[in-house]
Formats: sequence, structure tokens, C-alpha cells
Amino acid sequence: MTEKYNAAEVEPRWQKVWAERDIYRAHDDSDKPKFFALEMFPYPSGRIHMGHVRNYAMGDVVARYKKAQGFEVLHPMGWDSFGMPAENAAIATGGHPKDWTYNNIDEMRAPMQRLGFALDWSREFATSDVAYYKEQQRIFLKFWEKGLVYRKTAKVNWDPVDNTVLANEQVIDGKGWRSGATVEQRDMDQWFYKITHYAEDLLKGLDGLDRWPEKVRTMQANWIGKSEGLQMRFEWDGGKFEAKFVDTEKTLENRVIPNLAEDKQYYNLAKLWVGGEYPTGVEVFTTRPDTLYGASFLALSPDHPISKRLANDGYDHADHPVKQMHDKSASSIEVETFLKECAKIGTSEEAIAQAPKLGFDTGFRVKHPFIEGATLPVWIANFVLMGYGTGAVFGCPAHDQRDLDFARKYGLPVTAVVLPDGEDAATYEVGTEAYTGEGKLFNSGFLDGMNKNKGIKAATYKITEMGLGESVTNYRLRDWGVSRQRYWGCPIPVIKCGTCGSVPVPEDQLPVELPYDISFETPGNPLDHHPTWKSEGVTCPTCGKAAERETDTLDTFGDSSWYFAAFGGSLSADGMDWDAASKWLPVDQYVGGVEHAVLHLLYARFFTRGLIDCGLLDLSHSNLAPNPIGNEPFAGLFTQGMVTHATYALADEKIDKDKWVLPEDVDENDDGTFVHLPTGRPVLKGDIIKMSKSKKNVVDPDEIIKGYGADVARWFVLSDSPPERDVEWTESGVIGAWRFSKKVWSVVSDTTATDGPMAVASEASGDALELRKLAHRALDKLTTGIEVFRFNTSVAQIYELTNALSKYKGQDAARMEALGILIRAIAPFMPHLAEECWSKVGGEDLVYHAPWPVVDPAMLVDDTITLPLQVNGKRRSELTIPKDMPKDEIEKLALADEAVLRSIGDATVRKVIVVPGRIVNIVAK
RNA sequence: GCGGGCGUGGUGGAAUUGGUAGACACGCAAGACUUAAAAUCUUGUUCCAGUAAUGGAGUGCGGGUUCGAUUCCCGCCGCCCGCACCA
Repeated sequence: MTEKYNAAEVEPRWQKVWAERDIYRAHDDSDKPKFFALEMFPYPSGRIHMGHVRNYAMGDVVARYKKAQGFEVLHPMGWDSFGMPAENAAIATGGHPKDWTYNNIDEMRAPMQRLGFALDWSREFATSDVAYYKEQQRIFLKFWEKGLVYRKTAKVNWDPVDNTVLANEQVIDGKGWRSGATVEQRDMDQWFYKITHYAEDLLKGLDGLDRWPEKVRTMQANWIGKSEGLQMRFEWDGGKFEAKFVDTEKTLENRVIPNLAEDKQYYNLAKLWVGGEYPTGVEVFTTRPDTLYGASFLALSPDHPISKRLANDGYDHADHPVKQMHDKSASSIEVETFLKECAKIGTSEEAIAQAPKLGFDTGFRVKHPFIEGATLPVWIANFVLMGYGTGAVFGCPAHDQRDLDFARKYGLPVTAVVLPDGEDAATYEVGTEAYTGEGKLFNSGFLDGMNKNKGIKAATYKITEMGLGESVTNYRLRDWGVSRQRYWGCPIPVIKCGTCGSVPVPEDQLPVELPYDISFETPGNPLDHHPTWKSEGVTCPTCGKAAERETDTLDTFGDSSWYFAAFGGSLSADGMDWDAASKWLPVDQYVGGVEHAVLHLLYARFFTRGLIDCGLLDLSHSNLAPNPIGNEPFAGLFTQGMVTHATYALADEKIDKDKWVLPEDVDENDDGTFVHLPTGRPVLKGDIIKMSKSKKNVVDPDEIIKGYGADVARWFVLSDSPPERDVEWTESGVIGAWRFSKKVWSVVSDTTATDGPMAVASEASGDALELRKLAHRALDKLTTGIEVFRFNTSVAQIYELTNALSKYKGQDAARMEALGILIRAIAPFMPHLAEECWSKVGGEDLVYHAPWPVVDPAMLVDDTITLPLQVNGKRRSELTIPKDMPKDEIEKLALADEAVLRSIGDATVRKVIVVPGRIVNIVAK
């Protein structure tokens, strides 16, 4: 008699056993090889969603599987708990961000534990824990010491209503996402992490990450954006730059930051203004010096120091009379107006990219380096980016589309210097399309006749020889601005002294703790207008004078850049063990969403390098073996797809946000249309998209656990779709998973054999042997499926094995062997069911502690094989023969096959191809 | 614009050193059990023709290489993702 399986009773019972026996604790001093399984930790929004379930279920499969393979597994969980939503909730509801956050964590921990993940909860922490951010402040100071932290003025998105800096992602169509105010570009003093210091290493490191998705590696490589080229100077024509200024007393505000001096990209700019000296020319970066002869103008970024200097004061274009000494000249006002015009265009990258080209002729001219006597006008152009290269370019309209658009608009000359193959130098002209391909150089003096590459080399050599420039490598990657004018984040451990400048808080005074008594009444950063925190009793650690605290907090992406190490180091109120962290790292398998492909995963790689250089981490060895992948935090990465669900919208509702309805309230009519049951209004089926509260297409994991059990929820999210693709949540799919769990249980409870689940039926024959073969074949495939992250194929094998077992009548060792394989195979997916089955069939100890079943290779080969027979590539018949039959005999049998003969008909056999163990193909014409 | 990926039955998908296309599941249909339903079990299910045996077509489209192509190559079409004036 089949007993009923009651997940609601079974699951909590086993969870209690697991917790009491503390089986998921990872031991630092284990003598087994280590395996660090990690999923991207959650933000405590208050609810877990199906995306979490899928993410952690995948990691759990790996963790449990590796445990069964004999590894010491670390599989921890924590909370990425600093961030804006807590502050927003506090502003909206009047609560406190801290209370909101920690309540949410408690709300989320419980359902997560109900899912039965093999997590070492003893290592749990939240990034908003004082102990965590204290350690982070230490790291900040160590990075500072190492030169990886600096302060500079940078352009930021400023929300004038909320009085805070916004990240780029928080600016939507040029407006603040919360206030709706038009965002301004502002120069502000900001703290930066010098991620560019590792640009080359971060790029090179990608090569070794062969267990990362290619896509993520490509995205990071593009983000780092290495390009090699020539940085060169165009010298002023007709005297010095300064001659154009009425008032040379005034110098531009000193933008030079001392510890930036070694940073090449900024050095050349900074150099221009040191001590008020004026630049002798304009520095540009180019990857196409071969086209220098086609240059027709120079373009400066609106943010270029020269542009700003011109707008700033005293600049007098030769054609304008000076109005009054020390007042703004007419020319400066013109420039200023133009720069404002450029700033208006918007902040989104796309808006900038599609904006029309704007230019302003400064009236300055520079000398062409190769053509004696030739000069080029210097323009300010909105399409030149300050953040890349030197913030200035030479324009070669014939061979660059942007330059061409610009030249056509402002009537600048277009001179072709690269001749495409098959074109005639006498007649070749560039119209509206710039030519960027290969070709022979012409109109180019000493470069004439060379191809592109040769031309680049020759021009670079010449410029270098002339002392005007040198080869440089440029990166698109920019330093990471980490200052946030927010409360709920890690305080930057710095004291600002009027005399000594920015001074680190001494280590023995850490942590700089967040005050609890804050107010969100006034807009802006609560830390800044806290009555006492900023300055009461604060003195400069260096000179002892009264001073002020830095009130900015660190970008929360910093929190997630080293948390994996904190797990390994068992971070607690007493600090953490960095040596232990070093032994656990790198993370062997990391699982998370692809949305972090660049930001989080790049920042974490940067932090790891910084932590190594500061002596905190040493990744040269894991606990037992040398580490082959170098200074990387994540040896294996898997990016999983989302959980999607159908959406339904009222057909007659005009207001977008009001139109979505709950899928369970929708019913399908006989004619295939849909109706909203509570109101009777017509409904249209929308796209199948990621579960989202606002679209009302969410399914609460806790409801599924209550209705079907945790195992079913876990099984479903892993079963149908490949892990990297999205999986659509459907009611029928869940019911299917639920039925399967019952089927497994019925197979187990129908078993009366007593050999135990570790049985090996070595004497099996007949049906028993067939079952053994099927079981081992399934085991082989499903194991591979887990190894290569194709859980859906593992699931299919488990289905096959279960189906075979449910049909198998014998109560013998072969049944037990297959059952033992099945139970251990489903354990990573449905651990509660597996545990219950294991105990039911007399398994020793827990299935969690049972070793992974071993494939018997003898079971994978058959004595007889079935070969398909093809005639002219089409399958006509098949042949069952002993596996070692010689080729010529196979050929003979194939040619005697009735169906084959029929297909050949009157044609003559030209060739017979026999691929042993694979196929026979007969070519007949 | 640049970069990456994908395209297979009614549906999710399987199949890789090139060798039986459609495993497994969902759905659907028929049957068994049942007063009935649910559950469960059995059988069938790529399309077209045929009662069937069988024949033909078939992995987005068009070509190519090959005895043989979902797989490799070339050219299109469509969808998705990332970056986006990077000089």
C-alpha cells in the first residue's frame, strides 16, 4: 500500500534534524579539499521572490553535490543591507532605515530556511552590521595608504530638489527618479577608488577565467576598453596661448591632486596649469595617426581645462575689443554661453550620443606637425568626451564619421588621405560617409603609398622623433566615484581639517559609527545636518584642532565587493580572520544574475586585487592546492536566467499602472479571450516577463512552499529550462513537479527489498541487468549535467530512472541499487524528499552525508549495438549486431537488409561507409 | 553604429570531435479504474498522404563543404541582451 507523502510534515522535521546536527557548518581546519559555493547575496527588500529561489536552488545543487563528492563545502548566506530603499521607506513611512532593514532580514530569513538550503548560517552577517562596516572602513584606509583612494573634483548628477548626488542609473530621461527634478551636472569633490590602476591586470585576468560565461568576459573587456594609440601635442600657432589673455594674473583653480601625478591620463592635463604656466599646445589622443595629413581641425571637449579657462575669465579673441579689465570679456561670455548650451543636452548616454553636433570656433590655431606653415583651427565641440584620452582630438573628416558630420555642418575642409582599393586617387571623394577601412595612403607626404598599419607606425615614429608625443595605452575604464550624500551606507572614515586637509581616522578609533537619531525632515544627507555627529568633539588626528567628519557614505557597491572574503573569514563582532578567508578563496562556483556582469563583478575583482596588494589576502594557495587562476575572487561564474510569468491587463483601462491584474483573477473564455472575474471586465494577455510587483505577476515562494512544499518549488525552477535561460512559471508546471515528487515517494514506498540503498547488484541478469544499465547510464548523464550546469538535462535523466523504477517489478538488489542511485541523485534538488526516502529504505546516517554514487563503466557498454542503416544519407533500417563485429561483416549484413535493398532499387552501390559503433551509410546511384 | 547571443513539434526544451532530429516534461487525444469527478495507470501525439505497411517533407530563409549538416562555412531575415560620439 502506497503511503501518502506529506511535505508539510516531512520538510520541517528534517530541517530540524539538520539544524540540530549542525551539518552545514564549514570547518576552516578540514583536511578535505575545500569548495566554496556562493550565490549573490540578497538585498533585504522584505520578501524573497522566485528569482531568489532559483538562484539559491542552483547554488544548493552544487553545494550538496560537492559535499557528496567529498569536499569541505562552504555555502554561506548574508545580506546586502545598505542602500537607498531603506532611506526611501523611512522617508515614506516615518520609520528608521535600520529598523526597516533588520525587520526585513528577519522576514526573509524564515522563508529561506523553509526552503531547506544547505547553508552555514553561523557565518551570516549583514553589510550594515557595525562589525562589517568597521572592517570596510579599515579596508578604505588601507587602500588610501596604498594610493588606491583619492579625492578629486568630478562631474556628478545633482538632484537640486533632493540635494543629493545620483548615480547614473538613478537618472531617468535627465530627471531624478524620485523627485522628478531636472538633474544638473555639477563639479563636486568626491572620493574615488583607483580601479584604473588595475585596468591592464583586470583585462588580462579575464583570459584565465575559463569557467566564466564568454559573454560576461566580453562585456568586461569592452568596459575596460583598452586602445593603443599616439598621444601627441599640436603646438600653438603664432605665439603663446597666454598672449590671448588680458589678465594673466589669474590662474585657473588648482585642479591638481598630488597623488594623481603618477596617473598618466591626468598628468598631461594637470601639467598644463601647474604654477599658472600656460600650455604650449593641445594634447590629443589618436589611434589613427596615419590620417594626420587629412586633419582639418582640432576639437576640445566642453569640459576641457582650456575650454573652461576660456569661459572663465579674461580671454580675448583677437576680433573682440576688450571691454574692461578684470571683467568678463565678450569672448569669454560667448564661450560660457556655448558651454552651457552643451550641458543642456541631457545626461543619459543615449541622449548625448544622438544629440546634434555643436561647435564653437575659439579663434586659436595650432600648427600642423608635418605640413610646414599649415595651421588648424581649434574648436570646442560637444561630441568630444573629457573622460577619454586627453579630452581633445584632431578631426580628420574624410575618415571619421563624427568629424565628417561636424566638418560638413561648419564648412571645414574634407581631405581624403586613405584610398580604398579600386578607387582612383584623381577622382576619389568622400561624400556623406566617412571611409574608415583599409587602403593606401595618399595626399600624405612621406606616408604616401603605405597601408594603414605601416602608416600608423611611421607617423608615430616621426611624431616621437619630433618630441611631440609618444605611444600610449588608453582605457575606457574610469575611476570609481564612491561618495554618496546618503545616510544608510558605510561612513567614510575621514576627518576634514582646515589645516591638514583630509585626514584618515586612526584605526583605533574605528568604527566611525552611524548615529541612530537622524531626521529626514530636511532634504539632503541626514548626516550633514545632524546636530552633533559631524563636529561635536571632532578634532584633527594630526594637528588636534577642531575639525569635521566627512559626511558622505560609501557607494553600496563597495559592500558587495569583498563580502565573499568576510564569509571565509567568519566575520563577527570580533573582526575577521583574513588568513582563513585566503584559504577559502577563490569562490569555486558563484551564481547570480547577469545584470551584475560589469558593475559588481568588476568591482569585486578590483577589491580582491587591492586586498592582496594591501597584504590582507593571499590567493596563491587554497587550503590544499595552489591556485591556478591568479588574483581572482570567482573561479567559476554562472549567470542564471530570470523567473518569468504571464501578465494580464484590463483591456479597457487607460491608466497604465492601474491596468494590471492578478493572473489568478483571470479566466479564459471559450473563445480564447480572457475576463477579469471580480469585475467582469475584458482582459488581454500581456508579455511573459520577469516577475514584478507592479505588473502583478509575482508568485510568492512561501505560498508555494505551503501548498506544495519547498522541494517542489526548487524542483520546478530547475527542471524545464536551461539554467542560463529564463524559466516561465506556470501552474501546470508546478503541478507536474508536485506529481513527480509523489511518484518518487510511491516508488520508494512500494519497495519491499531490504538490501539497503548502497546495494550493488553485481550478479544481475535479464531485466535486472537492464535496470542496472539504465540506472548507471542515467547516473552518468545526470552527473555530467550537474558538472556543466545543465540541470534540466539532469532532471530528464532522473525522470527516466524514476519511470524505469516504477515499472520494474522485481524486489531485488538491482531495484535497491537503482533506488539508491535515484535517492542520492535527487538529494541536491529535493533534499527533504531524498532524506525521507533514504531513511525509509534503510539508508545509513543522512543522505546528505552519503557519498555520490559511482558509475560502473561496465554498465555503459552493451554487448550488442543497434546501428542505423542509411541509404544516401537517409535512414532506412537498422541492424542489431555484436559490438565488436568486423567492418566487412557489418557491410555484408547491411547490404542484405531488406529495407536497404528496397531503397537501393536499380541503383548501383558506389560506396559503403561503416563508422564502427555509429552508423552505416550506403551511397548508391 | 559596435559587440555578444539565440532561432528545433501546439509549448518548455534534448541531441557537438559532423553520424537514428524531437530525449524528458507540459499540453492534447483515446482507453482502464470509478455512480461520477479528481488522482492514478496504459496507449498515442513533428507535419502531409495512407486503415496500415510505407512514402514524402522537415531544425528561421538561401547557398556551400561532406558519404552524411540542428552541428562547419558564406549571405540574408527575425528576436533578445550589452555598450553607445571611446577619436
